[in-house]
Amino acid sequence: MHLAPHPSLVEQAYDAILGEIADGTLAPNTHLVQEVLAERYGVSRQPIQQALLLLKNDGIVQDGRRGLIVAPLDMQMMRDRYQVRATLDALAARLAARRCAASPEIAAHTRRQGERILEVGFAAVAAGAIKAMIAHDVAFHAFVYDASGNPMIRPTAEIHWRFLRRVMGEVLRKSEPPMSIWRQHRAILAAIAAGAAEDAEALILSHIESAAARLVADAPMGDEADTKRRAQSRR
Amino acid sequence: MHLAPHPSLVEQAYDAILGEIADGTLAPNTHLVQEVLAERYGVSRQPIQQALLLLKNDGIVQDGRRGLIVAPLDMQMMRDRYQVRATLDALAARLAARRCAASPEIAAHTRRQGERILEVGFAAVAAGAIKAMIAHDVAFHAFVYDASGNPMIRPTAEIHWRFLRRVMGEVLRKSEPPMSIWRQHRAILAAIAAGAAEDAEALILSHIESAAARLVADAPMGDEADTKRRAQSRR
DNA sequence: ATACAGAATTCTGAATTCAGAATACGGACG
DNA sequence: CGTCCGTATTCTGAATTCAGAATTCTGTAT
Repeated sequence: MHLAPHPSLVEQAYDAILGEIADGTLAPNTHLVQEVLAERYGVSRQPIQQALLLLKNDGIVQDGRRGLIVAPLDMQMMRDRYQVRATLDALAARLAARRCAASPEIAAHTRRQGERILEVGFAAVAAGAIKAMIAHDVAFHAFVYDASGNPMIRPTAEIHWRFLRRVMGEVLRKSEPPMSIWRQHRAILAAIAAGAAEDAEALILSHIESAAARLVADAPMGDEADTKRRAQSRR
Repeated sequence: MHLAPHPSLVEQAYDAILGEIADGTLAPNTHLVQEVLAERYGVSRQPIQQALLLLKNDGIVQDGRRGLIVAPLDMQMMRDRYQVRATLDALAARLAARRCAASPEIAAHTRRQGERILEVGFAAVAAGAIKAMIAHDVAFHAFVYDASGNPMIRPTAEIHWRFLRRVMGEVLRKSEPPMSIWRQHRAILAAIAAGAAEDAEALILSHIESAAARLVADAPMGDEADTKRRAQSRR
């Protein structure tokens, strides 16, 4: 894929709205009005409508009573997405390890790439920089997807990442110390580079499941709609 | 989710274009012109443009030299998608089996639902009805996704199904006899309903991998662009 | 206080128009 | 024959307008 010379207004609008949803500026259940967003971002309704079409397709916004709303934070849905993501990450880790087992060149290259990410990741931990930690966490997992040799894994997982971004700050605050997370990353990389497919898979599953488990235990973001829906789904 | 009273022109255009791509009417690499499609379907450019935005987002169409083209049939990409799908189907089968193991009511209900699909599937095989076989094959896998209890698996897999639809007719023609495929479905259902998670997972992986293997062996749809890309990716 | 019907309003889907980027083509020149 | 440049054309992105569905609000009756 070649880089687009510059992103369209639709792409910019998509990223802007997604960013505001991810950082909480646009809260769950907020009513989204095309005209209001168009004025806020200084464009016409049309690219906003198209961006919202993509966001709706991704499930990040949904139909409200009148127009669209920001999808509520549904803890069960987040857990479900973590589960799907875990399976995709496990596939990626396993394949990446197999490729390393099959080729010392690939193993060396993969190790180097991975170590670069670990380096900046540990640096972010040392600096206590939450945003950088999140960015490097995302980069580490993206690296694993790419190392798998199957380019379909990453876009499939990214749909879920867009959702999980909304709670990643929370996961980081409530999860084990960031240092521990990055030690887990290091162990995963070591297993991948060593060609230990089953180890890599087990480590990455454990890594993600512990992050998801924190969401289960604390469930801090449930709102009224979510609570109602959970009650409904128990019937 | 409540049913939409009627699909929008965007949704209809999306399905119509996807259908023509799936059945080969719109061949790989075909140049897609918004105005031409608008006239063909009797609408204005705007819903066509939005439908194409979604199709592009799904990877079914891509940027051409001037506007969009139908994405070429890339065998390696198809195999990659089968691989992702296999992992999602395996997760679904495993979870479905676990739910059956945990609850005799769920097991009974799941068995009944699955047997209904098998019944019509075998009937389609007996009648030699290719289209019906495809529809019921899709229905069987959708049933497994739904039986998993994780509603995120199905939409994640469906993105790949949209691609795989383009070669499913080919896979059916070149794969083992349809009767064998539906016997595999029956074995998968039996393992799920019996709560045998590892068996269910192994069976469904084997089922899908044998379908994907047929694509590998025969590779009948490679075109020049695909051949070039494969050569490039070997460097 | 509640229910209902009609009017008003909101907001979006879709059509149409405008502007411009990118490609294709043709002619001139070496 | 190949290259380069200018023009024409294609086609799309985005803005604007129109039409209408759905929701909200208000007045009236009970």
